[in-house]
Amino acid sequence: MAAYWLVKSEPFKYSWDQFVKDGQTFWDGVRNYQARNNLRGMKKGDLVFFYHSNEGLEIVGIAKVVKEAYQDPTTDDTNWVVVDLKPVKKLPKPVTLAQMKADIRLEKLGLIKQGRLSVSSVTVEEWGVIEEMAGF
DNA sequence: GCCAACGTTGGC
DNA sequence: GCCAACGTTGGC
Repeated sequence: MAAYWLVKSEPFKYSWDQFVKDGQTFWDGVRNYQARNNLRGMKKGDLVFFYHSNEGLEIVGIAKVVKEAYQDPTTDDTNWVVVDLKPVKKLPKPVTLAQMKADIRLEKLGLIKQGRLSVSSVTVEEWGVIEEMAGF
């Protein structure tokens, strides 16, 4: 069964639109062990919310894991890995951080509990709640 | 631009 | 191995 995740990106660095234009990307730049462990936990076919930090502060789309963790090509340090992600679809309505914070069902969401973590896991329940908010 | 949260580093 | 100092992230 597929698992669910959430990744954050600063739009000026790598936005959803850029992601869609590229068609696929490797998720690099993770330099935090907890986030790294989450990357390693991703399996092919898992779904990933794409969140814009700093600007927007909202989940804008859904991506899919197309290749599981492998050595980060941007460094020789074997501590770090990347995964390949592909855009699946844009949310009908973006879901903002404020909306998520306001919903009691999402109080345990990694994004809210640990705002600085760039890759976090999302439970099936949380995924469902957010999809509902997004207008699916 | 400020500040809180939190991870990392380094002295002991 | 503890803990203070420091750096970074990200919301506001």
